[in-house]
Amino acid sequence: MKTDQKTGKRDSYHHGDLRTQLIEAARVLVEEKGPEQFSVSEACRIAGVSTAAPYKHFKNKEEMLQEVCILGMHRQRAQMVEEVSPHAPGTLDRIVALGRVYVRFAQEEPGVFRLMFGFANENDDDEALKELGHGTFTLVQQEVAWCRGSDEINAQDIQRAFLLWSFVHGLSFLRIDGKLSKVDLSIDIESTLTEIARRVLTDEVPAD
Amino acid sequence: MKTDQKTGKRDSYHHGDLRTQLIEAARVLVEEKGPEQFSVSEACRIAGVSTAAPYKHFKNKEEMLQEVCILGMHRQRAQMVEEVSPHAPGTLDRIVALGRVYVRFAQEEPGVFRLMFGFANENDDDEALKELGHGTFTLVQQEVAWCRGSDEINAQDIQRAFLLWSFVHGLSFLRIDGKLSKVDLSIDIESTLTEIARRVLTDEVPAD
DNA sequence: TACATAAGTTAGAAACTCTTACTTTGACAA
DNA sequence: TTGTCAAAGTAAGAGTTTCTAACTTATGTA
Repeated sequence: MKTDQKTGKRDSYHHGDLRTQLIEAARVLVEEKGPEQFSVSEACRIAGVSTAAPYKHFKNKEEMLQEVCILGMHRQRAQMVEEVSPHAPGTLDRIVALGRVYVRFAQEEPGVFRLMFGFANENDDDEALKELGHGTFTLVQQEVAWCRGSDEINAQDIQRAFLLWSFVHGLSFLRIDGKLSKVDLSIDIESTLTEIARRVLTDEVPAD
Repeated sequence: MKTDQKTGKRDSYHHGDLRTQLIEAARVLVEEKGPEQFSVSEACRIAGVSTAAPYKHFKNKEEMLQEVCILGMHRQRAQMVEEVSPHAPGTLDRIVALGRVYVRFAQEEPGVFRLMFGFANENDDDEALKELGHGTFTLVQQEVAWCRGSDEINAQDIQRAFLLWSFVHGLSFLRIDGKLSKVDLSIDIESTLTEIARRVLTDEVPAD
């Protein structure tokens, strides 16, 4: 079952773990060359199988990338849950933590991040993907409600959560697109996130 | 020189206006099928030339798409200048107008909008593109400074302009990616933009 | 042990990008 | 008016790529 890392040659006809390894190869390639440049052929070369092999495991290229997406969203979600946990519920710190994870994930895995968006639209959105995305957004809404001192999410909470999402989403893209370097001065992400959370979630914003 | 729209046949060997028509065909295709699905071959079919013809005018596919980008940025810029003009300098209305153009452009030309970003990064950013993008951002910075009652752009203005940019950028993407439909309630763009401009540019934000 | 099936392979069709070598044509100088 | 050159087409094809079809090998279970 083992695959020789150097030659890609296997010691048995069957690979044993091809599906998983193809997804991992795809993830690495998407990160290295960007989602657009990714090719199934190259993933096959890495995994050491013929170019027809993936089609026993995935309907097509899109479905392969979709799996990369889904794993990415799970990682993002896990990081959010992890990073929020040290902070007391109902504090702005938790909101800031969520934003920090979002921006950091985009920074650390720009290829997968790009794939996660700008991909959903192309495909008629797989149900699993939709569910995942919605779940994460609900998480944010809940935090906003807690900040307001309530367990119930109301319309205004959703609006505000959406404002926060828009902001970190844009910030993430502008960063990985290198637009931040155009802004001559360095922007401190942490204080920017805090500033935004304050301005969006507080009704009275104190003068700077 | 004329090209028969139906058959794509020309009445002369030379096309006469191929470069321009290829760019226009590319724009349409990018809009119809998305930037990823665009193919030079298809643009050739529309223009009624052989698949080798474009290479007399463009280095490669990328360069062709880059022209689509540049024209898009010019359109966006023109709309901004247009939409800002009726409002008195130094008013929030002008900031809101800029945001409205940004979001509307993304809505009306999602293909080109997507191309404009997520493309710049791939290519080592053509100088013309860089210059264009920077120019538009400077426009926003100037408006922010005026809101503050000064002609000079200071560090804080740049920061705030960047916050505004991040926001409308994220909002635009989330909209065209259909994430807004996840938010069960409808978000009114105009009032959202006003709300954001107020929260980002005002030092005292009145209670809702 | 037999054998159905899962999971590989080879071969190849269809599409795409881009190059090379050739052809047509318009423009301009003599 | 005519000769020539460069610009802008074409045809042909090399090299990739995605995906399918038909075939082969291994595995797990009756």
